[in-house]
Amino acid sequence: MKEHIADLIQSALTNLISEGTLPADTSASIHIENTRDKAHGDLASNVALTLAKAARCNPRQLAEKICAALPQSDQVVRTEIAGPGFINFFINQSSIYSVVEKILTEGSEFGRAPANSGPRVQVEFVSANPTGPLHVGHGRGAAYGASVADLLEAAGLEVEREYYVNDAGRQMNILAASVWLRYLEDLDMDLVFPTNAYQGHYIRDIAHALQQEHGNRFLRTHAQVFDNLPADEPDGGDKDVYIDALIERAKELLGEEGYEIVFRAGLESILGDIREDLSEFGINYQVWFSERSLTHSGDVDVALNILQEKGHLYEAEGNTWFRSTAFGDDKDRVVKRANGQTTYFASDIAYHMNKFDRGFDQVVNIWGADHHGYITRVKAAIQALGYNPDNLVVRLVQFAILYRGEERVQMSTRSGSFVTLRELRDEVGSDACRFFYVTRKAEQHMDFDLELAKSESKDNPVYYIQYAHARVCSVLRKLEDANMSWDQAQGVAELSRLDSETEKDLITQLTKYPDVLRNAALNFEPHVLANYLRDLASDYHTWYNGHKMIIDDVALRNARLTLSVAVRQVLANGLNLLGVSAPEQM
RNA sequence: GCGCUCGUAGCUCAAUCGGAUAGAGCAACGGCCUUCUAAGCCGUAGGUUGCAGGUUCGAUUCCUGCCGGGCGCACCA
Repeated sequence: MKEHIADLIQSALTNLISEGTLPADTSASIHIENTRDKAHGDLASNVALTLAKAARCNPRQLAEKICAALPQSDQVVRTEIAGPGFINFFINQSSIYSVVEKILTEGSEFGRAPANSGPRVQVEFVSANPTGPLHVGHGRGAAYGASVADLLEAAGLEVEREYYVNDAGRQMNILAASVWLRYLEDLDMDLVFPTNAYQGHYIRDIAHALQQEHGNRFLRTHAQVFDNLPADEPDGGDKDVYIDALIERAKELLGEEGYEIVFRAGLESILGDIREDLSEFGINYQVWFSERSLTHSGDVDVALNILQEKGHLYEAEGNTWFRSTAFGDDKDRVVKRANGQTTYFASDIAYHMNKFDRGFDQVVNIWGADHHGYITRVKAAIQALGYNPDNLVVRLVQFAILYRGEERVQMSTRSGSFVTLRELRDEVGSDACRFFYVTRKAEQHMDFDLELAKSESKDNPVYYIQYAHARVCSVLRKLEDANMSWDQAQGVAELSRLDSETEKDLITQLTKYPDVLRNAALNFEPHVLANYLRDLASDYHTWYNGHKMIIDDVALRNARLTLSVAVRQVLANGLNLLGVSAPEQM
């Protein structure tokens, strides 16, 4: 409908240009919006306001000229000029009914653009370090990223979901050392566990499994392991120096192959757990991309060489620096340390080069808000490598604060007493998690109320929406119990009997779904869809509460049920995109 | 100190690339329950959009300054 109106305006503008009212070079992006107030018609456009200057006349006069030049349309009952120069369009009400049949015909495809009709886009999200289980902070990025990816796909883009596995670097070595020490404990060695090692209980489980599989192959004596190490923090030393020394000791004693086995035991166990966790959360990736593979494939060297050739690198104090200040960064960044080791940032540069080389038209990174400082430097690197930094979109996700009713749930990663995503899902269920996480704008801080998420009342938006869906299913069951039937064809034919304000509102709401979907996708804002679904459910409940479905008037019954089933379809489509189930009964 | 980000009803949040009278839910207040799910339904009230300027036909939205919260300022990942 919006497109139809836009076409009408466009042809009016063309007429005005040819008769000289508007300058020949007039080009307007015609913007049509839904009116907030019904007194303003159904749709409105502000073209006259935006073109007033170019036309050198006041907006209201221009609006009148545009209206006069509008072609006839049986969809538009009348137009009105209002306020400073808005053109309001009153839509032929009988035309809104057609959406119901469209929904029923297209089913789960309703609202979606043709598959893979748009650009190729990659969405990378979560990408948490595989050093422990996902916690509730990752959960929000997971729910948000998954919905964004699904929305983009629904908007016709070809989407690839990717998880970047940070399997290189110091943290992973600390993990390996932690596993090894717990393994030694498992074999009855009495030792003091390092302050800086991973304290979580899951490390013991990994160590135990390692022991089950490899016996005492990695057992060394206490003296071999601990003699001549620097002091740990409690003994007046530095915990970082201590753990690094311990890592070196592990590599020495276990040899490259042995160390690799211990390392992989930790990595694979935790990554497997993350994978399973996300899968249970309804999230599946096409690609799990290993950071180590960037080093092994030589991509890191390639990327640095390109920067070198283009003159963006320099040496200072033994380090190799990337001159990111040339691209707006606050300071230059080290890419290779004096000891020859490349930095995490170097991997990131190579990773983004690799992404663009895979031919994506757009690359979307979903990061925790604490990473916002990296945007500038990564974009700088992309530009320096010769790619367009605008093709990288970074969306930041704020952390969620958990509440149990009024009380804030304390979380601390340090003490290991953080709430995991799995614990959250176990408590409130995946549906509520997925929905709650995306009801708020991603960059907005959010309070996540566990009690509300669990409650089975209309106060809980997930329950409320799912209930609307289940309600339609329930009515159809009751219908059968009453030995009545529902005839869709007749229902469609009799829709015009649903002509009350609530009914028209409800149907109008349905017509908006494809637009909502598109906007939510292109702006990376699933909360728009979440809010829409709540409004649609609310409109449906309001209508339902005032009208009986199971009645003797066959034609009216069919019409009401047909509208109900259409609502159910749209609810199901929307919930599906948010990763929330649409149950047939509650 | 510098940078990014957020600030909207008592609370949690919306507001369609700058649009018309800033909207929902909860809480509050008033009225409803013999009904296909009353753990619900209907209604009322609630605002100087943090503050002060600026840009223009028009600002919650864009710009500047200030106030307040969060985050970031590594040869960590």
